[in-house]
Amino acid sequence: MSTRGRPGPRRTLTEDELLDSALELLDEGGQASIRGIAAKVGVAPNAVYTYFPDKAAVIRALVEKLLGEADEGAFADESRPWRDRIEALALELRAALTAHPGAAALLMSGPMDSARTTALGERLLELLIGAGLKPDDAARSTYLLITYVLGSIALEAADETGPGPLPPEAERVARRRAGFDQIPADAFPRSAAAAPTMSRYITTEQYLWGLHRILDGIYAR
Amino acid sequence: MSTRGRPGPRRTLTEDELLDSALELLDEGGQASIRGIAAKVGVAPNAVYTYFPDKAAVIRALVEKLLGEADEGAFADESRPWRDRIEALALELRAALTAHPGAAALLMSGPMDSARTTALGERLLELLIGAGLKPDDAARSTYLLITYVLGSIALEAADETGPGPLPPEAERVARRRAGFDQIPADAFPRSAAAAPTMSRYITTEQYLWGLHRILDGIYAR
DNA sequence: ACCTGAACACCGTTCAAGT
DNA sequence: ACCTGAACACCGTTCAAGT
Repeated sequence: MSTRGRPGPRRTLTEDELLDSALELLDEGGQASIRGIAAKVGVAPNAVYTYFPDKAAVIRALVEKLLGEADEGAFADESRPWRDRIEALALELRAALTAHPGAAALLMSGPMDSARTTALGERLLELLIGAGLKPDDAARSTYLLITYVLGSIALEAADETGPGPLPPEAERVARRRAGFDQIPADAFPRSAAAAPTMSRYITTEQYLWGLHRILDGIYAR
Repeated sequence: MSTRGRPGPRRTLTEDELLDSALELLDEGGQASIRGIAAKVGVAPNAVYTYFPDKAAVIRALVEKLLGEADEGAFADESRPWRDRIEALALELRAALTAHPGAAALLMSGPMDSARTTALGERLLELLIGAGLKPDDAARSTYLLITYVLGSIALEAADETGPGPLPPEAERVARRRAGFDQIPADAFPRSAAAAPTMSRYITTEQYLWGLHRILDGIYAR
Protein backbone atom coordinates (compact mmCIF):
# COMPACT_ATOMS: atom_id res chain seq x y z
CA MET A 1 0.00 0.00 0.00
CA SER A 2 1.95 3.13 1.22
CA THR A 3 0.21 5.62 -1.05
CA ARG A 4 1.23 8.84 0.73
CA GLY A 5 2.25 11.62 -1.58
CA ARG A 6 5.15 10.84 -3.83
CA PRO A 7 7.75 13.55 -4.22
CA GLY A 8 9.34 14.14 -7.57
CA PRO A 9 8.84 16.17 -10.70
CA ARG A 10 5.27 15.12 -11.47
CA ARG A 11 3.88 12.32 -9.26
CA THR A 12 0.91 12.03 -11.55
CA LEU A 13 -0.09 8.58 -10.37
CA THR A 14 -0.73 6.39 -7.35
CA GLU A 15 -0.58 2.60 -7.04
CA ASP A 16 -4.31 2.56 -6.46
CA GLU A 17 -5.08 4.39 -9.69
CA LEU A 18 -3.07 1.79 -11.56
CA LEU A 19 -4.87 -1.08 -9.86
CA ASP A 20 -8.25 0.48 -10.56
CA SER A 21 -7.31 0.78 -14.22
CA ALA A 22 -6.24 -2.86 -14.27
CA LEU A 23 -9.60 -3.82 -12.80
CA GLU A 24 -11.43 -1.73 -15.41
CA LEU A 25 -9.53 -3.47 -18.18
CA LEU A 26 -10.49 -6.86 -16.79
CA ASP A 27 -14.11 -5.79 -16.41
CA GLU A 28 -14.18 -4.68 -20.03
CA GLY A 29 -13.19 -8.19 -21.03
CA GLY A 30 -9.61 -7.38 -21.90
CA GLN A 31 -6.51 -8.43 -20.08
CA ALA A 32 -4.75 -6.44 -17.40
CA SER A 33 -1.64 -5.63 -19.45
CA ILE A 34 1.02 -3.18 -18.39
CA ARG A 35 0.61 -1.35 -21.66
CA GLY A 36 -3.15 -1.24 -21.29
CA ILE A 37 -2.94 0.12 -17.77
CA ALA A 38 -0.46 2.77 -18.85
CA ALA A 39 -2.64 3.82 -21.77
CA LYS A 40 -5.66 4.04 -19.48
CA VAL A 41 -3.96 6.49 -17.14
CA GLY A 42 -2.31 8.36 -20.02
CA VAL A 43 1.31 7.49 -19.44
CA ALA A 44 4.10 5.64 -21.24
CA PRO A 45 4.13 1.85 -20.64
CA ASN A 46 7.41 1.84 -18.74
CA ALA A 47 6.20 4.51 -16.30
CA VAL A 48 4.32 1.72 -14.53
CA TYR A 49 7.67 0.30 -13.43
CA THR A 50 8.11 3.28 -11.15
CA TYR A 51 5.29 1.90 -9.00
CA PHE A 52 5.60 -1.87 -9.39
CA PRO A 53 8.74 -3.90 -10.07
CA ASP A 54 7.01 -6.18 -12.59
CA LYS A 55 3.65 -7.43 -13.77
CA ALA A 56 3.48 -10.19 -11.17
CA ALA A 57 3.59 -7.53 -8.48
CA VAL A 58 0.65 -5.74 -10.08
CA ILE A 59 -1.39 -8.94 -10.10
CA ARG A 60 -0.44 -9.69 -6.51
CA ALA A 61 -1.48 -6.22 -5.39
CA LEU A 62 -4.74 -6.52 -7.29
CA VAL A 63 -5.67 -9.78 -5.60
CA GLU A 64 -4.68 -8.30 -2.24
CA LYS A 65 -6.91 -5.31 -2.87
CA LEU A 66 -9.92 -7.49 -3.65
CA LEU A 67 -9.33 -9.78 -0.68
CA GLY A 68 -9.09 -6.68 1.50
CA GLU A 69 -12.48 -5.47 0.33
CA ALA A 70 -14.03 -8.66 1.71
CA ASP A 71 -12.15 -8.60 4.99
CA GLU A 72 -14.76 -6.65 6.86
CA GLY A 73 -18.30 -6.75 8.13
CA ALA A 74 -20.19 -9.60 9.68
CA PHE A 75 -17.12 -11.78 10.16
CA ALA A 76 -15.99 -9.48 12.94
CA ASP A 77 -19.23 -9.62 14.93
CA GLU A 78 -18.20 -11.88 17.78
CA SER A 79 -21.69 -12.13 19.20
CA ARG A 80 -22.94 -14.31 16.38
CA PRO A 81 -22.51 -18.11 16.27
CA TRP A 82 -19.28 -19.23 14.59
CA ARG A 83 -21.07 -20.98 11.77
CA ASP A 84 -22.85 -17.75 10.85
CA ARG A 85 -19.61 -15.81 10.96
CA ILE A 86 -17.87 -18.22 8.63
CA GLU A 87 -20.82 -18.16 6.28
CA ALA A 88 -20.77 -14.36 6.28
CA LEU A 89 -17.08 -14.29 5.43
CA ALA A 90 -17.53 -16.86 2.67
CA LEU A 91 -20.33 -14.79 1.16
CA GLU A 92 -18.32 -11.60 1.34
CA LEU A 93 -15.34 -13.17 -0.39
CA ARG A 94 -17.56 -14.55 -3.09
CA ALA A 95 -19.29 -11.23 -3.61
CA ALA A 96 -16.04 -9.28 -3.77
CA LEU A 97 -14.36 -11.65 -6.20
CA THR A 98 -17.22 -12.57 -8.51
CA ALA A 99 -17.80 -8.83 -9.01
CA HIS A 100 -14.65 -9.03 -11.14
CA PRO A 101 -14.53 -12.51 -12.70
CA GLY A 102 -11.42 -11.61 -14.68
CA ALA A 103 -9.61 -10.91 -11.45
CA ALA A 104 -10.97 -14.05 -9.81
CA ALA A 105 -9.15 -16.04 -12.49
CA LEU A 106 -5.91 -14.58 -11.14
CA LEU A 107 -6.63 -15.91 -7.65
CA MET A 108 -4.79 -19.16 -8.15
CA SER A 109 -1.97 -17.68 -10.24
CA GLY A 110 0.43 -17.19 -7.36
CA PRO A 111 1.20 -18.49 -3.88
CA MET A 112 -1.23 -17.57 -1.12
CA ASP A 113 1.39 -16.15 1.19
CA SER A 114 0.49 -12.47 1.35
CA ALA A 115 -0.05 -10.47 4.50
CA ARG A 116 -3.74 -10.32 3.67
CA THR A 117 -3.97 -14.10 3.47
CA THR A 118 -2.14 -14.45 6.77
CA ALA A 119 -4.57 -12.04 8.39
CA LEU A 120 -7.50 -13.96 6.98
CA GLY A 121 -6.03 -17.24 8.22
CA GLU A 122 -5.42 -15.79 11.65
CA ARG A 123 -9.03 -14.70 11.99
CA LEU A 124 -10.34 -18.09 10.89
CA LEU A 125 -7.93 -19.86 13.22
CA GLU A 126 -9.03 -17.79 16.18
CA LEU A 127 -12.66 -18.37 15.34
CA LEU A 128 -12.33 -22.14 15.02
CA ILE A 129 -10.26 -22.47 18.19
CA GLY A 130 -12.89 -20.36 19.93
CA ALA A 131 -15.49 -22.80 18.62
CA GLY A 132 -13.77 -25.59 20.50
CA LEU A 133 -11.51 -27.16 17.89
CA LYS A 134 -8.05 -28.34 18.84
CA PRO A 135 -5.41 -25.98 17.39
CA ASP A 136 -4.16 -28.58 14.96
CA ASP A 137 -7.63 -29.36 13.64
CA ALA A 138 -8.36 -25.64 13.49
CA ALA A 139 -5.29 -25.08 11.31
CA ARG A 140 -6.19 -27.90 8.96
CA SER A 141 -9.79 -26.72 8.81
CA THR A 142 -8.68 -23.19 7.98
CA TYR A 143 -6.83 -24.40 4.93
CA LEU A 144 -9.70 -26.67 3.92
CA LEU A 145 -12.13 -23.76 4.08
CA ILE A 146 -9.85 -21.40 2.16
CA THR A 147 -9.28 -24.04 -0.49
CA TYR A 148 -12.99 -24.58 -0.90
CA VAL A 149 -13.89 -20.90 -1.02
CA LEU A 150 -11.17 -19.93 -3.49
CA GLY A 151 -11.66 -23.07 -5.57
CA SER A 152 -15.39 -22.47 -5.87
CA ILE A 153 -14.91 -18.87 -6.89
CA ALA A 154 -12.19 -19.68 -9.42
CA LEU A 155 -14.24 -22.50 -10.95
CA GLU A 156 -17.27 -20.26 -11.16
CA ALA A 157 -15.31 -17.45 -12.79
CA ALA A 158 -13.82 -19.91 -15.28
CA ASP A 159 -17.32 -20.66 -16.49
CA GLU A 160 -17.80 -17.10 -17.62
CA THR A 161 -16.06 -15.87 -20.72
CA GLY A 162 -17.52 -12.47 -21.60
CA PRO A 163 -16.65 -9.03 -20.25
CA GLY A 164 -18.02 -7.29 -17.20
CA PRO A 165 -19.29 -8.68 -13.90
CA LEU A 166 -21.11 -12.00 -13.86
CA PRO A 167 -24.63 -11.92 -15.36
CA PRO A 168 -27.56 -12.57 -13.01
CA GLU A 169 -27.66 -16.03 -11.52
CA ALA A 170 -30.90 -16.98 -13.29
CA GLU A 171 -29.42 -16.24 -16.67
CA ARG A 172 -26.28 -18.24 -16.00
CA VAL A 173 -28.32 -21.18 -14.68
CA ALA A 174 -30.44 -21.13 -17.85
CA ARG A 175 -27.34 -21.17 -20.02
CA ARG A 176 -25.86 -24.08 -18.11
CA ARG A 177 -29.17 -25.89 -18.30
CA ALA A 178 -29.10 -25.60 -22.08
CA GLY A 179 -25.63 -27.12 -22.08
CA PHE A 180 -26.51 -30.02 -19.80
CA ASP A 181 -29.59 -30.85 -21.82
CA GLN A 182 -27.24 -31.82 -24.63
CA ILE A 183 -25.76 -34.67 -22.60
CA PRO A 184 -26.64 -38.01 -24.25
CA ALA A 185 -28.81 -39.91 -21.78
CA ASP A 186 -27.70 -43.29 -23.05
CA ALA A 187 -23.99 -42.71 -22.37
CA PHE A 188 -24.42 -40.65 -19.19
CA PRO A 189 -27.78 -41.56 -17.65
CA ARG A 190 -27.07 -40.23 -14.15
CA SER A 191 -25.71 -36.94 -15.45
CA ALA A 192 -28.64 -36.46 -17.79
CA ALA A 193 -31.06 -37.10 -14.94
CA ALA A 194 -29.16 -34.71 -12.67
CA ALA A 195 -29.12 -31.89 -15.24
CA PRO A 196 -31.51 -29.67 -13.26
CA THR A 197 -29.29 -29.90 -10.19
CA MET A 198 -26.05 -29.57 -12.14
CA SER A 199 -27.18 -26.40 -13.87
CA ARG A 200 -27.41 -24.90 -10.38
CA TYR A 201 -23.82 -25.70 -9.48
CA ILE A 202 -22.75 -22.09 -9.89
CA THR A 203 -25.41 -20.69 -7.53
CA THR A 204 -25.05 -19.20 -4.07
CA GLU A 205 -27.27 -22.00 -2.81
CA GLN A 206 -24.87 -24.73 -3.94
CA TYR A 207 -21.91 -22.72 -2.67
CA LEU A 208 -23.41 -22.56 0.82
CA TRP A 209 -24.53 -26.18 0.70
CA GLY A 210 -20.94 -27.24 0.13
CA LEU A 211 -19.66 -24.90 2.82
CA HIS A 212 -22.03 -26.39 5.37
CA ARG A 213 -21.16 -29.97 4.45
CA ILE A 214 -17.54 -29.06 5.13
CA LEU A 215 -18.44 -27.45 8.44
CA ASP A 216 -20.45 -30.59 9.31
CA GLY A 217 -17.40 -32.70 8.54
CA ILE A 218 -15.15 -30.52 10.66
CA TYR A 219 -17.60 -30.39 13.52
CA ALA A 220 -18.29 -34.13 13.45
CA ARG A 221 -14.65 -34.71 14.16
CA MET B 1 -8.88 -37.11 -30.07
CA SER B 2 -9.38 -38.72 -33.58
CA THR B 3 -5.70 -39.12 -34.35
CA ARG B 4 -5.97 -41.66 -37.17
CA GLY B 5 -3.66 -41.00 -40.07
CA ARG B 6 -4.10 -37.63 -41.69
CA PRO B 7 -3.97 -37.68 -45.47
CA GLY B 8 -2.26 -34.88 -47.31
CA PRO B 9 1.13 -33.96 -48.71
CA ARG B 10 3.17 -34.39 -45.53
CA ARG B 11 1.15 -35.13 -42.38
CA THR B 12 4.29 -34.66 -40.31
CA LEU B 13 2.46 -34.15 -37.04
CA THR B 14 -0.28 -35.47 -34.78
CA GLU B 15 -2.32 -33.65 -32.16
CA ASP B 16 -0.67 -35.76 -29.50
CA GLU B 17 2.84 -34.76 -30.55
CA LEU B 18 1.83 -31.13 -30.23
CA LEU B 19 0.33 -31.67 -26.78
CA ASP B 20 3.41 -33.54 -25.62
CA SER B 21 5.55 -30.64 -26.79
CA ALA B 22 3.32 -28.20 -24.92
CA LEU B 23 3.73 -30.29 -21.79
CA GLU B 24 7.51 -30.36 -22.22
CA LEU B 25 7.57 -26.60 -22.52
CA LEU B 26 5.58 -26.26 -19.31
CA ASP B 27 7.83 -28.75 -17.55
CA GLU B 28 10.87 -26.76 -18.59
CA GLY B 29 9.41 -23.75 -16.84
CA GLY B 30 8.38 -21.90 -19.96
CA GLN B 31 4.91 -21.23 -21.20
CA ALA B 32 3.00 -23.38 -23.65
CA SER B 33 3.07 -20.91 -26.53
CA ILE B 34 1.99 -21.74 -30.06
CA ARG B 35 5.32 -20.53 -31.35
CA GLY B 36 7.21 -22.59 -28.77
CA ILE B 37 5.28 -25.74 -29.62
CA ALA B 38 5.87 -25.21 -33.33
CA ALA B 39 9.59 -24.67 -32.81
CA LYS B 40 9.78 -27.82 -30.70
CA VAL B 41 8.35 -30.00 -33.45
CA GLY B 42 10.26 -28.16 -36.16
CA VAL B 43 7.45 -26.44 -37.99
CA ALA B 44 6.30 -22.91 -38.74
CA PRO B 45 4.13 -21.33 -36.01
CA ASN B 46 1.00 -21.19 -38.10
CA ALA B 47 1.19 -24.89 -38.98
CA VAL B 48 -0.27 -25.56 -35.54
CA TYR B 49 -3.54 -24.06 -36.74
CA THR B 50 -4.01 -27.07 -39.01
CA TYR B 51 -4.53 -29.17 -35.89
CA PHE B 52 -6.17 -26.77 -33.43
CA PRO B 53 -8.39 -23.79 -34.20
CA ASP B 54 -6.71 -21.58 -31.59
CA LYS B 55 -4.60 -21.60 -28.47
CA ALA B 56 -7.58 -22.10 -26.16
CA ALA B 57 -8.30 -25.38 -27.93
CA VAL B 58 -4.72 -26.52 -27.30
CA ILE B 59 -5.05 -25.76 -23.59
CA ARG B 60 -8.40 -27.51 -23.43
CA ALA B 61 -7.03 -30.62 -25.10
CA LEU B 62 -4.03 -30.59 -22.78
CA VAL B 63 -6.20 -30.52 -19.66
CA GLU B 64 -8.39 -33.26 -21.13
CA LYS B 65 -5.35 -35.40 -21.78
CA LEU B 66 -4.14 -35.08 -18.20
CA LEU B 67 -7.58 -35.74 -16.74
CA GLY B 68 -7.80 -38.81 -18.94
CA GLU B 69 -4.57 -40.18 -17.56
CA ALA B 70 -6.10 -40.21 -14.09
CA ASP B 71 -9.38 -41.72 -15.17
CA GLU B 72 -8.35 -45.31 -14.61
CA GLY B 73 -7.34 -47.82 -12.00
CA ALA B 74 -8.67 -48.25 -8.50
CA PHE B 75 -11.69 -46.03 -9.05
CA ALA B 76 -13.24 -48.70 -11.24
CA ASP B 77 -12.85 -51.55 -8.74
CA GLU B 78 -16.43 -51.93 -7.58
CA SER B 79 -15.59 -54.42 -4.88
CA ARG B 80 -13.94 -51.82 -2.68
CA PRO B 81 -15.87 -49.55 -0.28
CA TRP B 82 -17.00 -46.29 -1.86
CA ARG B 83 -14.84 -44.15 0.41
CA ASP B 84 -11.75 -46.01 -0.74
CA ARG B 85 -12.72 -45.64 -4.35
CA ILE B 86 -13.18 -41.88 -4.04
CA GLU B 87 -9.88 -41.60 -2.21
CA ALA B 88 -8.16 -43.57 -4.97
CA LEU B 89 -9.58 -41.31 -7.65
CA ALA B 90 -8.60 -38.19 -5.71
CA LEU B 91 -5.05 -39.47 -5.38
CA GLU B 92 -4.81 -40.36 -9.04
CA LEU B 93 -6.01 -36.94 -10.12
CA ARG B 94 -3.53 -35.28 -7.81
CA ALA B 95 -0.68 -37.45 -9.04
CA ALA B 96 -1.48 -36.87 -12.71
CA LEU B 97 -1.83 -33.11 -12.36
CA THR B 98 0.95 -32.29 -9.91
CA ALA B 99 3.34 -34.15 -12.22
CA HIS B 100 2.97 -31.08 -14.44
CA PRO B 101 2.40 -28.08 -12.15
CA GLY B 102 2.44 -25.70 -15.10
CA ALA B 103 -0.48 -27.55 -16.59
CA ALA B 104 -2.30 -27.69 -13.26
CA ALA B 105 -2.36 -23.89 -13.32
CA LEU B 106 -4.43 -24.13 -16.50
CA LEU B 107 -7.06 -26.27 -14.78
CA MET B 108 -9.23 -23.34 -13.77
CA SER B 109 -8.66 -21.33 -16.94
CA GLY B 110 -11.76 -22.56 -18.73
CA PRO B 111 -15.21 -24.01 -18.06
CA MET B 112 -15.34 -27.59 -16.78
CA ASP B 113 -17.73 -28.80 -19.45
CA SER B 114 -15.66 -31.25 -21.45
CA ALA B 115 -16.62 -34.81 -22.27
CA ARG B 116 -13.92 -35.99 -19.88
CA THR B 117 -15.40 -33.97 -17.04
CA THR B 118 -18.86 -35.30 -17.79
CA ALA B 119 -17.53 -38.86 -17.71
CA LEU B 120 -15.81 -38.18 -14.39
CA GLY B 121 -19.00 -36.67 -12.98
CA GLU B 122 -21.05 -39.62 -14.16
CA ARG B 123 -18.77 -42.08 -12.41
CA LEU B 124 -18.84 -40.11 -9.18
CA LEU B 125 -22.61 -39.75 -9.38
CA GLU B 126 -23.10 -43.48 -9.88
CA LEU B 127 -20.78 -44.23 -7.01
CA LEU B 128 -22.47 -41.86 -4.57
CA ILE B 129 -25.96 -43.01 -5.52
CA GLY B 130 -24.75 -46.56 -5.05
CA ALA B 131 -23.53 -45.53 -1.62
CA GLY B 132 -27.08 -44.62 -0.68
CA LEU B 133 -27.23 -40.89 -1.31
CA LYS B 134 -30.34 -39.37 -2.79
CA PRO B 135 -29.72 -38.36 -6.43
CA ASP B 136 -29.91 -34.66 -5.62
CA ASP B 137 -27.44 -34.90 -2.75
CA ALA B 138 -25.22 -37.08 -4.92
CA ALA B 139 -25.16 -34.42 -7.64
CA ARG B 140 -24.31 -31.66 -5.19
CA SER B 141 -21.67 -33.83 -3.55
CA THR B 142 -20.10 -34.60 -6.90
CA TYR B 143 -19.56 -30.92 -7.57
CA LEU B 144 -18.32 -30.31 -4.03
CA LEU B 145 -15.74 -33.08 -4.41
CA ILE B 146 -14.58 -31.90 -7.84
CA THR B 147 -14.28 -28.34 -6.55
CA TYR B 148 -12.19 -29.48 -3.63
CA VAL B 149 -9.91 -31.74 -5.65
CA LEU B 150 -9.26 -29.23 -8.42
CA GLY B 151 -9.00 -26.31 -6.01
CA SER B 152 -6.44 -28.13 -3.88
CA ILE B 153 -4.34 -29.06 -6.85
CA ALA B 154 -4.48 -25.58 -8.38
CA LEU B 155 -3.59 -23.95 -5.06
CA GLU B 156 -0.72 -26.36 -4.57
CA ALA B 157 0.61 -25.77 -8.07
CA ALA B 158 0.37 -22.01 -7.53
CA ASP B 159 2.82 -22.37 -4.66
CA GLU B 160 5.50 -23.63 -6.97
CA THR B 161 7.25 -21.26 -9.33
CA GLY B 162 10.24 -23.10 -10.80
CA PRO B 163 10.40 -25.48 -13.76
CA GLY B 164 9.85 -29.20 -13.82
CA PRO B 165 7.62 -31.42 -11.69
CA LEU B 166 7.07 -30.55 -8.03
CA PRO B 167 10.11 -31.13 -5.78
CA PRO B 168 9.81 -33.82 -3.09
CA GLU B 169 7.23 -33.13 -0.42
CA ALA B 170 9.84 -32.85 2.35
CA GLU B 171 11.68 -30.12 0.51
CA ARG B 172 8.54 -28.13 -0.15
CA VAL B 173 7.43 -28.46 3.46
CA ALA B 174 10.82 -27.19 4.62
CA ARG B 175 10.58 -24.20 2.34
CA ARG B 176 7.10 -23.35 3.56
CA ARG B 177 8.27 -23.79 7.13
CA ALA B 178 10.97 -21.21 6.57
CA GLY B 179 8.32 -18.82 5.25
CA PHE B 180 5.91 -19.33 8.12
CA ASP B 181 8.65 -18.86 10.68
CA GLN B 182 8.85 -15.25 9.51
CA ILE B 183 5.31 -14.52 10.69
CA PRO B 184 5.41 -11.97 13.56
CA ALA B 185 4.04 -13.76 16.61
CA ASP B 186 2.74 -10.56 18.19
CA ALA B 187 0.48 -9.65 15.27
CA PHE B 188 -0.54 -13.20 14.35
CA PRO B 189 -0.16 -15.37 17.46
CA ARG B 190 -2.37 -18.25 16.29
CA SER B 191 -0.72 -18.42 12.88
CA ALA B 192 2.76 -18.36 14.39
CA ALA B 193 1.82 -21.17 16.75
CA ALA B 194 0.29 -23.18 13.91
CA ALA B 195 3.34 -22.81 11.65
CA PRO B 196 4.31 -26.49 11.88
CA THR B 197 0.84 -27.54 10.74
CA MET B 198 0.56 -24.83 8.10
CA SER B 199 3.83 -25.79 6.49
CA ARG B 200 2.24 -29.18 5.85
CA TYR B 201 -0.76 -27.75 4.00
CA ILE B 202 0.59 -28.86 0.65
CA THR B 203 1.07 -32.50 1.68
CA THR B 204 -0.84 -35.59 0.63
CA GLU B 205 -1.77 -36.04 4.27
CA GLN B 206 -3.56 -32.69 4.48
CA TYR B 207 -5.17 -33.29 1.08
CA LEU B 208 -6.69 -36.55 2.29
CA TRP B 209 -7.64 -35.09 5.65
CA GLY B 210 -9.73 -32.46 3.87
CA LEU B 211 -11.23 -35.03 1.54
CA HIS B 212 -12.37 -37.17 4.44
CA ARG B 213 -13.85 -34.22 6.33
CA ILE B 214 -15.92 -33.52 3.22
CA LEU B 215 -16.97 -37.16 2.97
CA ASP B 216 -17.90 -37.04 6.67
CA GLY B 217 -20.02 -33.98 6.00
CA ILE B 218 -21.74 -35.62 3.06
CA TYR B 219 -22.29 -38.86 4.90
CA ALA B 220 -23.60 -37.15 8.04
CA ARG B 221 -26.37 -35.70 5.96
C1' DA C 1 12.23 10.83 -8.41
C1' DC C 2 9.63 10.37 -12.12
C1' DC C 3 8.63 10.15 -16.93
C1' DT C 4 9.64 9.47 -22.12
C1' DG C 5 11.32 7.38 -26.71
C1' DA C 6 13.22 3.76 -28.65
C1' DA C 7 14.39 -0.71 -28.81
C1' DC C 8 14.56 -5.97 -27.84
C1' DA C 9 12.67 -10.28 -27.72
C1' DC C 10 8.72 -12.12 -27.60
C1' DC C 11 3.34 -13.26 -28.34
C1' DG C 12 -1.41 -15.16 -31.19
C1' DT C 13 -3.40 -14.97 -35.50
C1' DT C 14 -4.34 -14.13 -40.51
C1' DC C 15 -3.46 -14.17 -45.42
C1' DA C 16 -1.72 -15.33 -49.72
C1' DA C 17 1.09 -18.51 -51.76
C1' DG C 18 3.26 -22.92 -52.61
C1' DT C 19 3.04 -28.47 -52.93
C1' DA D 1 -4.76 -31.11 -47.06
C1' DC D 2 -0.93 -29.37 -45.21
C1' DC D 3 2.85 -26.29 -44.75
C1' DT D 4 5.58 -21.73 -45.40
C1' DG D 5 6.83 -16.56 -45.41
C1' DA D 6 5.47 -12.41 -44.31
C1' DA D 7 2.88 -9.39 -41.94
C1' DC D 8 -0.29 -7.24 -38.20
C1' DA D 9 -1.29 -5.95 -33.81
C1' DC D 10 -0.01 -6.88 -29.75
C1' DC D 11 2.98 -8.24 -25.29
C1' DG D 12 6.70 -7.37 -20.83
C1' DT D 13 10.87 -5.29 -19.95
C1' DT D 14 15.26 -2.57 -20.34
C1' DC D 15 18.15 1.36 -21.27
C1' DA D 16 19.61 5.88 -22.01
C1' DA D 17 18.01 10.28 -21.80
C1' DG D 18 15.41 14.18 -20.24
C1' DT D 19 13.21 17.24 -16.15
